[in-house]
Amino acid sequence: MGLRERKKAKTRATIQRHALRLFREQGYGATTVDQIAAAAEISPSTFFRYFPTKEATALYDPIDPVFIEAAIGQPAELSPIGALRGAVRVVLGQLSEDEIEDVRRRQLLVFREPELRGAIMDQFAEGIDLIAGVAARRTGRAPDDFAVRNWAGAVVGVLLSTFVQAAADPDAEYLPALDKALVHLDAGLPL
Amino acid sequence: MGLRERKKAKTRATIQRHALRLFREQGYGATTVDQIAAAAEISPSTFFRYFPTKEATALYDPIDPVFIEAAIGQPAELSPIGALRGAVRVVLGQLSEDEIEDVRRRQLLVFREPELRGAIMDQFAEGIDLIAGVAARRTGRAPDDFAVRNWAGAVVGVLLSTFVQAAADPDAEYLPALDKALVHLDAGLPL
DNA sequence: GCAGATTATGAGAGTTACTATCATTTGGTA
DNA sequence: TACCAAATGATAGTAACTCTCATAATCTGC
Repeated sequence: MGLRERKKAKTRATIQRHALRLFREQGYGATTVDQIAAAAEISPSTFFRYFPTKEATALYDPIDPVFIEAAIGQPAELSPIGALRGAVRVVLGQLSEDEIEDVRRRQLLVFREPELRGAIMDQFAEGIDLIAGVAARRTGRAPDDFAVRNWAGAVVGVLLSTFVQAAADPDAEYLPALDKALVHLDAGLPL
Repeated sequence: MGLRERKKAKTRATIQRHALRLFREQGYGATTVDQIAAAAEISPSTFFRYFPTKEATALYDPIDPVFIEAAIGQPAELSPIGALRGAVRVVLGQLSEDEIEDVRRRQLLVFREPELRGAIMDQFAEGIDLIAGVAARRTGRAPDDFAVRNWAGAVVGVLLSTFVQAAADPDAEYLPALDKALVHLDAGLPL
């Protein structure tokens, strides 16, 4: 990796770090792009070269692809949901406590700020594709198979429900809740 | 209803009609609030008195509460999902063909325009609450019961999946797909 | 190590969604 | 008719973007 790329990665990380700090300190809405740019010591123009929108600083998360990899790599005898649960455990195991706390903080921020909540929609829609892909691969079905896609929709739905719930409760531990939600779904969602 | 209220309802409808027409004719992004206001013969200030955001003109939909009513009123022997399916049939039965077509058009518009897609997130989050409320009432459980909320999340998830799918395919008939998705969910989502 | 081609940056101007304020008009009411 | 409350429009302002162009930093072939 040349100097150029390293510098870009560093600038990107710096912008995001300052953005998240400012969001935490004074709220998302009260933080302007100009403030973020000033804190990161770049011009506002440059900000938009690194992030397409202000929202993106809170949403950008390189974990997703890692998670999908982990899910695909889970033992074949697990059910699709078993694989997802296993993948969560694997990914969390690779992160330090601080990193987990950062993810948690960002997660809650996103679900609490109405302006940000909207922006995750695309991530959820994309999530359906990714999770359907995993299930398709593990069960030997087509990724656009109706049952697979519908199932993936339900998976994303229970995630959504869990996150919304967790965002409302400040002390909520959403990781155990997430696991519980997946187990319930795996059992066919008995009411 | 006095003249004042009737006039307001008419203005609201006029704004929305012109907005949706312009979105269809020239795209959502290319349509400005000023253009909508001009078409509806009101000032831009007035536009924002009727709709909090430009997005809201595409999202505002008085059907939801009607649907919830219908779901609560379904025969007690139906499963919660059976009740939802019944409610869909009842609500559609009350609309004219033109109205159904309007709903369909708006639904597709919202899921196709990235800027609008984000805005439905809140509606889905709210949808979880509403559907959980219906299920809770019909099964005699608490509305914040874990299983109920998780199940409601899954319901919303399969709706989301169905709509996303339908938006990608221009000829898709999403109503039968929706029913099929609910039946699959009712069966415990076998893969 | 240097010249020339790429690429990153910053500055400036412009658009648009939205907010706040205030004067004016319009509809409801006694 | 006279008064009050609510609806409207005009104006000014903020902030998130977008576009363009000049300058500065890196990279590449010699």
